[in-house]
Amino acid sequence: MSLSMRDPVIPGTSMAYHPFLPHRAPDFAMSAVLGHQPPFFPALTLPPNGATALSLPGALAKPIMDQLVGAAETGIPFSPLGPQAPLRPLKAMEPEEEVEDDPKVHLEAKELWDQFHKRGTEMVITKSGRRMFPPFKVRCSGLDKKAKYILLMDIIAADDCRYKFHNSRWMVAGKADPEMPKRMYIHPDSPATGEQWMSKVVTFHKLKLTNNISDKHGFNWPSDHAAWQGNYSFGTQTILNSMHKYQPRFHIVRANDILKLPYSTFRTYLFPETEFIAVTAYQNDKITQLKIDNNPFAKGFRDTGNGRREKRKQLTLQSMRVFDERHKKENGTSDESSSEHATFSCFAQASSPAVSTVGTSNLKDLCPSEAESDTEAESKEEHVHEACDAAKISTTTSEEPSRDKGSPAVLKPHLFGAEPSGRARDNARADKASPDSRHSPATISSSTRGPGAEERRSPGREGAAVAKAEEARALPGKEAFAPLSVHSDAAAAHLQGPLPGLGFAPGLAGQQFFNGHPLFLHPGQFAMGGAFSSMAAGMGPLLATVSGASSGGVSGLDSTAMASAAAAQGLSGASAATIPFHLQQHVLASQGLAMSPFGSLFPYPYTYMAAAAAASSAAASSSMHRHPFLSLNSMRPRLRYSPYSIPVPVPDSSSLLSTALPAMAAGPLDAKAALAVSPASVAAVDSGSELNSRSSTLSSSSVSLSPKLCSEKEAATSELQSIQRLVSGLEAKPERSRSESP
DNA sequence: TCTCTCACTTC
DNA sequence: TGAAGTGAGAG
Repeated sequence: MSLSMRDPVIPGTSMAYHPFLPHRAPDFAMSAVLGHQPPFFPALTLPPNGATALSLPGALAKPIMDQLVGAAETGIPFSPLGPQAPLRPLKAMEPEEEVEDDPKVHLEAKELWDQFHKRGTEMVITKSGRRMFPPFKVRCSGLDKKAKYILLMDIIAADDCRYKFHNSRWMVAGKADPEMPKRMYIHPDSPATGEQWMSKVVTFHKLKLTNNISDKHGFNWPSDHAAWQGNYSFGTQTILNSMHKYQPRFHIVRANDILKLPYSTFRTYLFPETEFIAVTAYQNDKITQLKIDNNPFAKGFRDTGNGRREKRKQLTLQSMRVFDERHKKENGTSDESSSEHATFSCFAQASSPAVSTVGTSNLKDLCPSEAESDTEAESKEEHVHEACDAAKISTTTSEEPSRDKGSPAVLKPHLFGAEPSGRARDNARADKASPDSRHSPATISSSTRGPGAEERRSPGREGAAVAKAEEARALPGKEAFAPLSVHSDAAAAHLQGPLPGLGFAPGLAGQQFFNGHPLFLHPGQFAMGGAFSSMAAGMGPLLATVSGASSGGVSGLDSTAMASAAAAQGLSGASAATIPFHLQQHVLASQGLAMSPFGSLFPYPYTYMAAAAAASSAAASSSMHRHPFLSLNSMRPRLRYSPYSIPVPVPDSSSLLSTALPAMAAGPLDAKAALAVSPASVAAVDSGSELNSRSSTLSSSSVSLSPKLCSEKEAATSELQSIQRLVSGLEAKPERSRSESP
């Protein structure tokens, strides 16, 4: 049996393109146009789809596996009733009542994620696979109760850099290593009705992270859809590169069976606070401590309790005392001894039940002056967080709370480590990490957040912004990882206003936003116009047939959308640009996309595509092609795309964005107008009307990255610096330069 | 940096 | 009771 066998259900789809944009958009665009396999996708060395396929660890629900394997083995499309279930084409083709949905997604345990995020989250990856902690959980709403949905998750590279943890902070250490084979994790309960999904918290805790490229937990899709087969496999473990930054993504696909995935519209959600750096061993002690404090399985390492950690700590303390005494006797009371003593004091303090302890590692710290000062400064900032930590952690964040608090990005501009390091407690924990990892090279100071965002920023972060700017200079080309995002949350409306491109630091987000984010519709995808239409037409019935009880909307809707998109996108960028806006809106409407202003659903199928296209072109010359829309708000789908689209010449993203930016600052509507006006942005506009809200965010972030926007960047930087100065006044000590940003 | 084993935990 | 998930630490 082989899962890779050709899918009998779907006719040759030479024109099909991978729904997930390759990181190197330009290449992809080319290959798409030429009908070649995207070169940037590393040749997947998927494990033989044999026995292993059936022995999947429980993460992938058996029902799903049965369907996939069954389809591959028998050549008979599976339906909810199983491979052998009789097909019901007639019913499937019957028009069904279609209920518009407006999915909203809330990240659960947001507070916990925020805590990790501000320290520069690290996720351990092992050969056998390690779960994520915090676990990725979301709560969905706005789904059509009766329609079936497939929920998926994948993890993509956040940027094009390799990192190293140096001087207690994450710094760019070079260009990223080749990407690992992409894997998509299908939620075990898929497909399920909207009602079912909305009735519970959707958790992806079974997804594991590994650095084992020969991992056997991946399988080809039971479809030879050119875009998926060989480019993306599905499985329970995602292969990542150590010391690289990643961004988990959540996808909602309205479809009633897995085989339809490649042909369905994905609504993608990004939560900037879930970004992390993959490591084989923890680098930042604060992260380690945070994990220990919150992960039940790590209880044994907590300060309290009778775990090994406690014993070790006691042992260490004992030895320290002995050593200290002996040292005093031997050397008398010298500066050395004092310092030693000081060190010990720190250690002792850390050991206090009330404080977290670091154990022997504390010795490393020895309370270096730098660390100390840093700590103090940090403590001020973090104090607040700390105070609330206990309460925050653990809980799953309710929707409202989450929004109100704003995404971490909103509150804290810096993604990684921006936070000043620790309070007394952290200090103790900080252990070797004196200054802490607060500054991540990637971190940007930019704040893309809405108007209120700036106000909410924490003081400490401001300093980080400056530092970042400095780092940015040091590390040209590297973008910061700013979590800028506006939390979209469902708050669609919540977007607080136009995304201010304001605080964007230089390297900010822009690039991240676009760069070939896999989910962005690649321009190349638009290129399928005619092909797509015919294909869609031909496949419609087929697909319908495949799924016995079709929820209806999906295929038709997508097809329409795709066809429209194809038409709208035209065969060339020019043609796309000429598409009347109202027509575009119609297209969007046909997809059920809301066209509301900021905060509302993005029109992204097209908008994003256009943007992506632009980005992709830009990416060609940019080092950041990989970056997904990090700066976007996560609550709303970042992207909605259909696998088929017509390639559009890619306008220069920077110009597009830059043009749009000013408008965005003015307001959603203006932003839209601006986009429309911009030649480069025409495509975007046409694509969607919804561009406004989320996209705007993107745009702004993208802008910052653009070389053309240097002046703007500088202005933004200055602004940030000013703010920082003001804020820094509150800090005990001057901030050190932080991570580099682009 | 990475891999492996260990003692500890949860479920 | 045992499988599986933890970080520590040695190599």
